[in-house]
Amino acid sequence: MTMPTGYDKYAFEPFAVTVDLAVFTLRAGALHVLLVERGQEPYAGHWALPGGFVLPTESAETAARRELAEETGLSDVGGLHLEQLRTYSEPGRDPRMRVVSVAFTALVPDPPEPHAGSDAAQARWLPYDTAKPLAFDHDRILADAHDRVGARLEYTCLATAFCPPEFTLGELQRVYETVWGTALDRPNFRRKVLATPGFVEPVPGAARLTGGRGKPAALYRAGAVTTLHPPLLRPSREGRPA
Amino acid sequence: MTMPTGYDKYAFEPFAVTVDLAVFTLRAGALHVLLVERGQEPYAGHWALPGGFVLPTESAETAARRELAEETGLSDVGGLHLEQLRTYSEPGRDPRMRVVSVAFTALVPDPPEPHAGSDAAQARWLPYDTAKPLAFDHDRILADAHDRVGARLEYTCLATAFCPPEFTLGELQRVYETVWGTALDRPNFRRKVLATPGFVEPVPGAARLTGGRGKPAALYRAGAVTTLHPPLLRPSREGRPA
DNA sequence: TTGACTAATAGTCGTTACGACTATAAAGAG
DNA sequence: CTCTTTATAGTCGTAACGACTATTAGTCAA
Repeated sequence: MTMPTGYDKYAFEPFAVTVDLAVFTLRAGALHVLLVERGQEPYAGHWALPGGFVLPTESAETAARRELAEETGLSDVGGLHLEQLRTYSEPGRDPRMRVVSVAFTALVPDPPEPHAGSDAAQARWLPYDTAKPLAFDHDRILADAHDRVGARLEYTCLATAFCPPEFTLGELQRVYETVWGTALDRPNFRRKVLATPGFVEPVPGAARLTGGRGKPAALYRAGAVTTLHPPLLRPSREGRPA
Repeated sequence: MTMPTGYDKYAFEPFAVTVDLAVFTLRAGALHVLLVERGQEPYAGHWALPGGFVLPTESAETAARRELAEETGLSDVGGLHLEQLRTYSEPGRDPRMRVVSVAFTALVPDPPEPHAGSDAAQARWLPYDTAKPLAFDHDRILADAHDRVGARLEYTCLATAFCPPEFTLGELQRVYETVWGTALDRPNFRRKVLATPGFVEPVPGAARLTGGRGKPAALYRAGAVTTLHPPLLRPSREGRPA
């Protein structure tokens, strides 16, 4: 078999198509992820990634944006970055029926507290490190999303999506350090970022105290470029995930 | 709406889930892609990417391997690289019904001639440059696949998937030049590749004439590593696709 | 057999990038 | 006032990289 010649409706097994969202943010210097507590079986009481069904008139991207708005109240926040991660289609990933799920990664700066949606007991930002174990195959989706974000930081200006519209280089550096879990040399980081054309541009005459302590830092905005040249590689790893 | 509470079968609109394959190879120094000519409406007589429905018991990956075997006769070829690209879910991408398609990219070295499958008029390797226009949204899928392969060459040892088990550095370089569409300096390419630990390993005592002309080249095998450190960046581009 | 021609391999040179540092400046806390 | 904290400036040696030139080892055509 390859393809029913006429596409007869229901001549083949129908699939449910859902979206799952791995939404990251930085809170108090730690990477957090948006999770919902399931209200019903299976996995009642377990934490899971937010998500839901793709409606007949929606693309997966549209469904992801709608679900994100419903779960967190962020509809069109300024620095909203949404990216398709991959699709998970193993039979048996949902014990009830055949569900194919398109996973997305989203990054938000300084988000509001989420309010629990329809069938979730509650929704909350939880530290990434303490997130496991999750329902279904969401542990794997979350790990894949983290890998992807870490890799994207190297080659794109994605880090600015974690920051407010105007930010200091120290804040930007903390994004890298938090996601990668490594410390970076501050002067070298500064040199690299400023030497990459289009990564950040200075806000003329503005300065902000980063919580009040230390010398006030200059403010920057995200630049015009999305791809970093040369890339900002993380220090000394031997093997990264492909 | 977010989610029907009970997952009642057919309580929501069912989707057809398919896979589409962008299979690349190198023939006569040019990038070729595997295409099928559609035998029926819509787009009868147009070229399209090979693909088909995901069966109820399959994952998308399994379906992709099955379709690839059916269309080309390559079942478990040694250097078969299969990677999920992304999922295309826009409503209306198939005029008949709602179809969500998981796209894959595959690379094969020196493939056999394909034989036309079930509902395809014929299957053939066609040069990438002359491939457009294709049926459905396959132009976009193919362009995305090409972008992805080009980017993967920079950071992974993917180029060896285009080569036979034993290859010369000249052949490896031609992979980069063909996919990227740029000429590379031969001594510098050689230095970079040999300086990257685990990329290639020499085959002791073996040498091959690359078509008979010139000095015989040493043979290499693919190394143990999948991720290149440091990356082999393509020369002087200002903006790449994100 | 001899002299193009071709492709592989070796090596050089100057510039830039990068990691590890040290030093200075500007704020708040006690 | 001084200690602490954070931002910013700059230095230095090494490694990487782009642009070359040179040599070697084959085929091919006269």
